[in-house]
Amino acid sequence: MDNASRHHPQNIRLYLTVGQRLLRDSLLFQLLLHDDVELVGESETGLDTLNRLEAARPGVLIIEEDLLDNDGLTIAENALSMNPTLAVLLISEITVSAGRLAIYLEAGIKAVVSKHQSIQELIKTLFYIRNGQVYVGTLQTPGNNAGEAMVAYRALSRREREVAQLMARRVPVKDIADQLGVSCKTVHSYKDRIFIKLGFERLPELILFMKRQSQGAAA
Amino acid sequence: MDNASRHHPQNIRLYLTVGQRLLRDSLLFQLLLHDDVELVGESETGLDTLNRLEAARPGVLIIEEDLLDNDGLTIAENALSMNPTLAVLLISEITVSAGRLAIYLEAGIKAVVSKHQSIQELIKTLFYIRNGQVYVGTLQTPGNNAGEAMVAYRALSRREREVAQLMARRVPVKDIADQLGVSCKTVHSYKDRIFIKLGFERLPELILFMKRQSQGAAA
DNA sequence: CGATTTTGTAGGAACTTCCTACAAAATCGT
DNA sequence: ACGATTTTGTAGGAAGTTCCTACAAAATCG
Repeated sequence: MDNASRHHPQNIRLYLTVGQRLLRDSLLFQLLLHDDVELVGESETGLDTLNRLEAARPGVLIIEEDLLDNDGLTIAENALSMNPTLAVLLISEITVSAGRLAIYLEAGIKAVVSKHQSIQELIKTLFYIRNGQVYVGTLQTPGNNAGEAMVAYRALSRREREVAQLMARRVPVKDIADQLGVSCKTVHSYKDRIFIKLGFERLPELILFMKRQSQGAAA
Repeated sequence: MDNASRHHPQNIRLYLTVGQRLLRDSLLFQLLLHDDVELVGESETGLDTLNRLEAARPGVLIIEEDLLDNDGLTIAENALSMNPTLAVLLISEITVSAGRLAIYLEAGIKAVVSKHQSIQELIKTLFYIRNGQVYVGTLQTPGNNAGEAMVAYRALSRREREVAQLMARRVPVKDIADQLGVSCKTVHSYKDRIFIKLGFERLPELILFMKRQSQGAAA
């Protein structure tokens, strides 16, 4: 067992199958920002996935439904035959119907996330299914993430909202401290609380949230 | 002029038009990890883009070629009519031919990046066109990023490669220091040099690079 | 062989993260 | 109205990270 798995026994051993490099790269970077995600392999195609899965020994397979060479469901079914404990998250092109979803669950798929959903929902789903639970994001979303953050934002104190707005505009912590007449430590404490309350981990999430909230931009 | 632009007069005022939320989110998070990227708006559709561009006053528009309601090129041409100084980066579905590329350049597009290229290439292109230069990634890529990093990796010293491998496996800095018999400060110094030499900014880039390099996985 | 560059190593200052702490203000339950 | 509890505002400690600088030894260059 290598170091990463030794240090983090509950690592997510992830295999990703996405046809287009831009999307695959973007998802991988995002996912690897999480310390407990361990990438054990990646593929562009379904066949390549099946060829590499045995050696890679993943715990989670994220696979696109619309692959160039096969449909992802077929590949996922094959993968599950090889390894029934594999947790599969299917990335669908569109929101799937209830009937189709039943087929996926029947096939052993643990989660379905549509390409029209946010990346937070995909990440949330990933951490959900790692524990073997079924999560069906396209129908049973436990509330829209953006909606949850909006509610959480309204629950922030006045000061918290003030700091959130300044941080979202990339005002340096030092300047925020000067402007509010508090110490840098205080600003950091506020940041901690804002991120926890909104369910964020990094500044880009806050920036995007604040931007979208203030403009009602396409979501 | 708001704080962000005041603090970073050379900010990239970015507008992003991508139909699918998952890709749009992923790209936005990636781009917003860079301090000098300021998101001034985003859209799912071409029409929404045109409606919002004037108020948003972007310096750079990144737009998908295959939009649901229009083709990105037409929208980009309209956008350029409204604002000839706009730098447009077109995201194409496939690598474009030389003929088609000439059409894009004729239309005032500053760069074209295919969805089969890496996100580093998109980011690199973005920072390139911000200064008004033309960059045509699908034909005139100044070397394949992955190839460049591979060459750079071979140029690392033995010790640098050793540290790179351990960091890529998420071995804590303290453990690396103990194992190599050096101080944590030394490990940090090595990390600095490795990232500079390989052109990386964050650990996920290193992790992905090392993984791909060791496996020759799909690229 | 002398000059220059690279490597190996590590510290300083400032910043960030994670955690803890406390008084005042606000809220809750009776 | 009042005591109990929670929240808010504020900020420090310890450890880790970032950015920069420094220096001797080793390697490379001309």
